[in-house]
Amino acid sequence: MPLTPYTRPADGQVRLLTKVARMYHERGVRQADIAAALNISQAKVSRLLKRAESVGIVRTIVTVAPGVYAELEEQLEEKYGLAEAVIVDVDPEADEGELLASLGAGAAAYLEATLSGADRIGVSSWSQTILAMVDRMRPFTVRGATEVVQLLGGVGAPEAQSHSNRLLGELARTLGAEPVYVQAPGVVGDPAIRDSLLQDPSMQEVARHWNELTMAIMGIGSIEPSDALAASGNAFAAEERQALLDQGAVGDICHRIFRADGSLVRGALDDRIIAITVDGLRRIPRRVGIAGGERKLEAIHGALAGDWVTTLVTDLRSAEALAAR
Amino acid sequence: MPLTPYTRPADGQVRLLTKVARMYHERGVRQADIAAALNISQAKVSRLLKRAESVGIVRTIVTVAPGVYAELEEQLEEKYGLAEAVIVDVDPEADEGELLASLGAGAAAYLEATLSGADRIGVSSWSQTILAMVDRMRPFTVRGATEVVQLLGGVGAPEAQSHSNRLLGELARTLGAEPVYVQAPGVVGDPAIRDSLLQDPSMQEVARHWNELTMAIMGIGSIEPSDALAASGNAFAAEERQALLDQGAVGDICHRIFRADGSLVRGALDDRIIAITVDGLRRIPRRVGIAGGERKLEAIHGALAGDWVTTLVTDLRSAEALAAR
DNA sequence: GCGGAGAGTGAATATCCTTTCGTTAGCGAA
DNA sequence: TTCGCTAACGAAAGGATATTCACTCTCCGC
Repeated sequence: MPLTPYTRPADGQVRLLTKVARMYHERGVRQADIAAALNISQAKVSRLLKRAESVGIVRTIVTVAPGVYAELEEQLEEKYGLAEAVIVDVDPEADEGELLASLGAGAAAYLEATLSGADRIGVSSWSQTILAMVDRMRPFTVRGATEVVQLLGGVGAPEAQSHSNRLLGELARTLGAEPVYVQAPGVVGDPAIRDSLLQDPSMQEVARHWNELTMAIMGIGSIEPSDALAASGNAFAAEERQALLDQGAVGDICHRIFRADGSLVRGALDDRIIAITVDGLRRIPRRVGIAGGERKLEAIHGALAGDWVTTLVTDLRSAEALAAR
Repeated sequence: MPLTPYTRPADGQVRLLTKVARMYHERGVRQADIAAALNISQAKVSRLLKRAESVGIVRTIVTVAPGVYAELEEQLEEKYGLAEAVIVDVDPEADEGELLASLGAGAAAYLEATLSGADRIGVSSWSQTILAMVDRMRPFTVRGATEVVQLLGGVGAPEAQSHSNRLLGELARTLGAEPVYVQAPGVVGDPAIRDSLLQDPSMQEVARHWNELTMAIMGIGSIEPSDALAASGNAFAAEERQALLDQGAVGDICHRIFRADGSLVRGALDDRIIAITVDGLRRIPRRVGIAGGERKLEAIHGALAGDWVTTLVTDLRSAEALAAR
């Protein structure tokens, strides 16, 4: 019941640390002024800030700037007809976590630079990559978007779902947008169940939102098993996966599965999924896919080949591999 | 499709920006050393870093742990001009006892973080909420204050008074402070009695202390009947209460009664009360009000609107309601 | 009950960073 | 070429922040 997934120090301390950190880093208040406001000494504020950093309440990260690999980006844009490619520099030796961090930071920077304030954004919430992005997004001072809509139902165990809800809420908050949740599981056992769920007024409402999106932010999934996927409650059973692999499936976006050439794999699964339709997805003008790493290469290629995304955020290695194909 | 122009600082400058940012933020090199290493001036390093931040190459984020409501606190502070709002996480389903416990714990943590050791604190002793706070204040490590002074006379039955005295003594002990008691009832039958009591040397002494307080800790009372209030010996007779309600009274602090807009309700009662004066109260720089729960919402609002408190400790639900008004 | 280590504090100060200021370099127009 | 304008620069001044210092208090082992 007690939830302390983040930090060690006592409760009251965390509150103070957070408060001070927000004042200093987000509102730009000087230490002396914070000290005055909170009736503590400036020295203490300095110490609190240091502490906040050491316990991870404050993180400062350096994104290796998009735009550095302009040439390679242009190559990708040209080759796959992308509106935009964003390449982040990741140490080739880096582990998966670092890769995620860099991709997330790169995507966050891209979004910050590119959001108009009038955008209506769809998000495929459950991906690790997108989580990393949200984590690294700075709160917008101006409105970043008007609404943030889930593109598919919750996946896996209930606690994983609430996690994904929090994620969406947090994104909405940092963008100053309205969150729109999908109150349904992502995959159900039977097509009939899905159809009846889709009739529900709340889903009808969501569907209306889906039709008016100006932008989608999506992870690109690879079909092969992954720890993260398994941990978050895998949507596809093992035999189903095998069947998909037999049909040439390499990846998925919003649970829609495609081959290396980008063509959609139709399957029994399709009718049991609660998510934006393929056509609906394609109607969204800007579709940003975020993925990187050796493991996802095939999937990314499929996503590009099938025009599933109009913008790709990926790492240097993957970009090189994709450009070379 | 319009290619969204995505701000690239065009230059190859970007490389330099990242390089400097990395050295500074990741390796912790001082600006002067970076300057030396790159053969540029230290001023330039500073400018580069600033630029890197504004472009989003460097981002520092503050993660807010669940159960911490920094944002809502800021909203309240802004809206009501508070020096500080402290919001404690209370299960919406919780009963009154749990609410009190959480408020008490929150207030205790706040005090712990904020007491300087030189503070002279006034307390409106009879409130349940403050009792809860004192209970939760067990492990106080350093000296918290030099003196703790009652802000009003004892209320109700003698045993309730001694209880309130014990409370003050305990708080004083926990804080390593001198207790200063008000040896008089809180409400007397006749203004003349009050005046003569106030002439008493011991009360004169107390009044001197009242003038030198640096902080007040106060419960916020609601005017409608409550079990707790009745049990502790209700100060106001039924007809008096009704008269107050007719004048728009919603709450009280130290027996001073105010309306929903914060304005003071003057009444016959005023002259029969032994407590710090309204002006005296307002002269105290930090006035911490502790209260929560549906029942007290109107009273809290009045206290905020009338600037009766500079710091508020309340629960999540109430905070939301207050922010929404 | 007596050191003594250790943690925490605010004031003062040392250190580091930002900004101002005067200057120069680059560039286009006259 | 000269003038005007802007951008960018380093030195130095001025601010903001980190750290030192002297001190207090607790905790612990003796």
